[in-house]
Amino acid sequence: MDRETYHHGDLKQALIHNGLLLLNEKGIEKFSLRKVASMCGVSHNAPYKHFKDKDELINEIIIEVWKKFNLALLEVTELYPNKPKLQIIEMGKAYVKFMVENPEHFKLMFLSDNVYSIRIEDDKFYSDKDSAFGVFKDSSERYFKEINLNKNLYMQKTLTMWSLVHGIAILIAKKSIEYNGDYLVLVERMIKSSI
Amino acid sequence: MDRETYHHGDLKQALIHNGLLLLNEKGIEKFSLRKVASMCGVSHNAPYKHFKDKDELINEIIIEVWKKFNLALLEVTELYPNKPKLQIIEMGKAYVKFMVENPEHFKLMFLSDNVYSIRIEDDKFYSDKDSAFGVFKDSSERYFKEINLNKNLYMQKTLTMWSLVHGIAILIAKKSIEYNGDYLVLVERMIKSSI
DNA sequence: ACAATAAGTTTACAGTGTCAACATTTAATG
DNA sequence: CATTAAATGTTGACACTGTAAACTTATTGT
Repeated sequence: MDRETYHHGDLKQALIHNGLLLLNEKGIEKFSLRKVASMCGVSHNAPYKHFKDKDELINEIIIEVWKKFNLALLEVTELYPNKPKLQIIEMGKAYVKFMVENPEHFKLMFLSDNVYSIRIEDDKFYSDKDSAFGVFKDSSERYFKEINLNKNLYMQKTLTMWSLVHGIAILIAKKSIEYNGDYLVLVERMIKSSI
Repeated sequence: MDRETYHHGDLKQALIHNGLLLLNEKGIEKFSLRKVASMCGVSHNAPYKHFKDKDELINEIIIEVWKKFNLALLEVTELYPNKPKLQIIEMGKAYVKFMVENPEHFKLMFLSDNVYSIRIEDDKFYSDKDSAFGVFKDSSERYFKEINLNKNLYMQKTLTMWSLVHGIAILIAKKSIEYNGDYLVLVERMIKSSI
């Protein structure tokens, strides 16, 4: 060991941080606990003092990714306060942008079991206030009230819009669509025509 | 070796077949070339006579999964000949059903790089005739002609519907939606309201 | 018939996740 | 403070992994 202190100081966070870097560089297939440990300048078994096993570290990294994602969507809404329709459109674009620009993040998010989930009960959604859907739902709720949409339809419409954005993001991020142009224009058109 | 013949006979297909079984049972994380080889009753290096490396085998398995998926969608359309609207709705439901019932298939399909892709050029889609989208597009094209939709909008609408189905499938298959009821009803309502 | 090739096997090696035993530092307690 | 417990490191071992090389056996083409 070439550290000057025996204890690392903040190994847990360092493992998550470097783990995310490695994951982005090599992909999940080539991701290795021992490599992350060595990136942190620590022996190959040190991680076990902070995580039960490899999966537990990966899960914490994934949670970190979700936080980044939620933040990216939240930031956009703050650019257009009191304009829920614009917020919806821009969140959709931000969503797709995030997935396209971070393809490894994207794979992780879809591989993992859900960290946030949407609960549907009677005529209400339940979801974490700080989840991406939570943010989206708020804008959607305001917009559909604004245009006096039937309350029955509002929930269905919100879910549909949210699904649509997911679908577009996947198709584009996975390059299942070859489109010789600005994909964000495509996204905007699709959202506008469905809203 | 406990085989009676030195040569296996059809090892390549056996590897793909057993590989798919193993993948479904253990998931991609625990998938191992050596396990597949032993399932086929063959030494751990035999697969290298048929596949360059592990990735190449996995890729061929994924292609197999896509074929199954395409078939599942095609079957449904054949149940409702000359009823394009019904075909669209039922394909959407079949899509989601396939993903929910085969969660490991689902993960594989979204992890892999695209095997089929949709090319958008001018005002036309190009895609493999036997791809899921190819099948979907045919029904969509017929339906939107039937209702005399503006040709400009038809492509956009088709892509939107296809995205929507993807999004719903992901949300439900990943259990990002907790819904205490028949999810296929949910799918049907969402498609109908957007078509 | 026999050489070339295809399709298996065995051996070897570096990398992996994880366990157990040990070492060092920090925190808690008398 | 001194001593002990707990937290956080390290080392060594093990079984398992992917893959390369050298070898063996069967099949095929001339």
